[in-house]
Amino acid sequence: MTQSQRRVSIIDVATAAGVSPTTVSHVLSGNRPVSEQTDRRVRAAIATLGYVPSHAAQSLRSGSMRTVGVLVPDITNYFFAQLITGVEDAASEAGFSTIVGNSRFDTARELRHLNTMAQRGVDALVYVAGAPPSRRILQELSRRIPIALADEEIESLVTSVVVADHRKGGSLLGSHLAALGHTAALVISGPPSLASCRERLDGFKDTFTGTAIVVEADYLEGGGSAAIESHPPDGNQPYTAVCALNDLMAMGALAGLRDLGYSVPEEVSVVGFDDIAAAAVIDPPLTTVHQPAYEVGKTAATQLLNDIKRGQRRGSSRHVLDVTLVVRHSTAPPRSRRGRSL
Amino acid sequence: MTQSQRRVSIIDVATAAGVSPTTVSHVLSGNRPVSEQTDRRVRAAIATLGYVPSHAAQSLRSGSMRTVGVLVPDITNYFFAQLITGVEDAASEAGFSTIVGNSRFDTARELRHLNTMAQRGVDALVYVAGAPPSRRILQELSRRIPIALADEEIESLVTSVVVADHRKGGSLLGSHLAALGHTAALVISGPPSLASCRERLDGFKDTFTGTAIVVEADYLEGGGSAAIESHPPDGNQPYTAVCALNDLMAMGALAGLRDLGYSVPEEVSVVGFDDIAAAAVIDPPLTTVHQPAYEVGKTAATQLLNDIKRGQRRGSSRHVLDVTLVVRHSTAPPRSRRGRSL
DNA sequence: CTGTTAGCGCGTTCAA
DNA sequence: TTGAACGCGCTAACAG
Repeated sequence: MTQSQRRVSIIDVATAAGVSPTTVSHVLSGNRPVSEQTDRRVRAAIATLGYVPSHAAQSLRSGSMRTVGVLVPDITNYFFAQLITGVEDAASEAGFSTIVGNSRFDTARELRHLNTMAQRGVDALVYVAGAPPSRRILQELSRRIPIALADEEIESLVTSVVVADHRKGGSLLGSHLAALGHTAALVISGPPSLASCRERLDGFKDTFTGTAIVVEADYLEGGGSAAIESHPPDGNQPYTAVCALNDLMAMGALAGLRDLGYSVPEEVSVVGFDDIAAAAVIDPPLTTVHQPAYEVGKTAATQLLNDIKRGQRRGSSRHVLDVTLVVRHSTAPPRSRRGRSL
Repeated sequence: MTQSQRRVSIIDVATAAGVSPTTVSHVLSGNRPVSEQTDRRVRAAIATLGYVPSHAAQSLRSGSMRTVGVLVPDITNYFFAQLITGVEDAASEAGFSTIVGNSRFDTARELRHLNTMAQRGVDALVYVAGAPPSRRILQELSRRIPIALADEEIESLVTSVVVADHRKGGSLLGSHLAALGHTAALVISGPPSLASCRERLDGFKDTFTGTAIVVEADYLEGGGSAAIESHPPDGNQPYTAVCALNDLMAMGALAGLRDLGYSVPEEVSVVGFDDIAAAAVIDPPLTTVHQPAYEVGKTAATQLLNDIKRGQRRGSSRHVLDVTLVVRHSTAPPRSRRGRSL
């Protein structure tokens, strides 16, 4: 039982089967015909020796890792986790592995991940911007391998792009609130440096017919409650609805409203964006826009894999995926109107 | 600007700097002294050429990928996502990359991941069992590289183990319910094939002084509601509290109870286990046991990295991490008792 | 249908 | 303080 420590190589198999390494290679790859006889003997040898091809040697030889990298700001976030799942499914269907980097919204960490991915020679990269993106290295990398910007666009970068239709999402929210009869809404915006945020806001303005009081926040839960504190529903600029440009801030707003003693949706309606897992289970369940996270990931990876197959070093396709409004219980007609209609 | 397509290798750098490849290698690794002069010239060449060492070649040469694998049943689950984050932090501190596999509770997928990880020669593996584990390949792998079973133990496998103190968690739940005055509880158990489940149940029985009606489910949300349907609070075996052995099932139970018209916690108390993200935001916020997911991951990876450093091919350490009870609003004294005390 | 040879890019002897 | 040479394991020419 004292096994030799040395890894069993293709040569060991060849020797055991009485053939050349080339033949072993070919029964494995199917790249050229092999006689039934030989095939059997080789497979037997592989099985008994427990041979596993060395991926390192294969990549060195072929110049490809058969791996796609995916870099997200927060793996712990349901949205990104689903996106990753999409990437992984597409990749593994094509026989590729997925290596994931979690930047945790930290620029240094992101840079490190980008560097190790480059060094390890990933064949493609799905990049989801969180904090201000590491433009330079992305730029550099994008000349060597195809990159897809997922969920969040970055100008001045030649890559493929796969995003949800943020603008339509915003407009869905605006028309929903307008249809309910709201005539003034507090819009809690995210960082305007993010394209998604600007798009959502534009979309909202496209369809919301009342006055929109826009306050800028940070896409984080705390920003939502802070916005409510600084702009309470009955302040200088009264409103009956809150449109948070993502669910996290919507949850913050919900908490802020509760602290101030307002009831949702009776006194104030609240909508969010993203449809994170919590949205369905909080109290009250949040009306929001659902983004197809899994599809974003899958589409991005599929596109990348196609680019690779075609030998393209850089792609520049553009996919905009559809979004849908999910009406739950955080929205209702404003009080005045409700009174009338009853 | 028409760059040569060929990847720049250590030889290119050496030529440019007028030294030998060996020297370049050593300024990079620091494995032997290099004159200030040479060092400068080499670094300059590296910078101008944009040289990036080939990881494939390095691994082939050194026999190490400097990579740890982590295999989880569901990356989308907050608990596992946090665990992964822990692994990644520990790994990347030590200069290792992390490659994550998502089995999605599918045995075939799990097997495929295990195989590619083996093939890619990961230096260590953090394994979190979901479905019935692929014992054979794990067994095999554990003879080549150190493995840590995280969160969930598997008998008859020589590996390291890092788990939360499931038993203590169960006992915390039992004593909490008992202290509140409950004398009969419905225990919604998970698959008894999982050690965590058995431990939690034992712990509960250790401290819960009343009668425990145990019904077996599947650790999934649907199982929780099904259990309530088949065993309503006012059926043959009445109870005033339900102890779900994980949060998902607790959420199912909550829904089931609501459907039947019971109010929580006034009429029935509910507790869960895991403290997933949703637990804090559902209505009512769930009393549950918090597991240190991040620490489980970090501890596992750290242990593995130590094993590697010591040249151990297999470890067998054992870490049991502490858990805490998080009391929220899904538990209260039972009605009768409440009546008395008011 | 099968074998021989060469080289992917690197680190590491051994020798100077 | 530095180089030359070998081989990690594999596959794609190029024979036969």
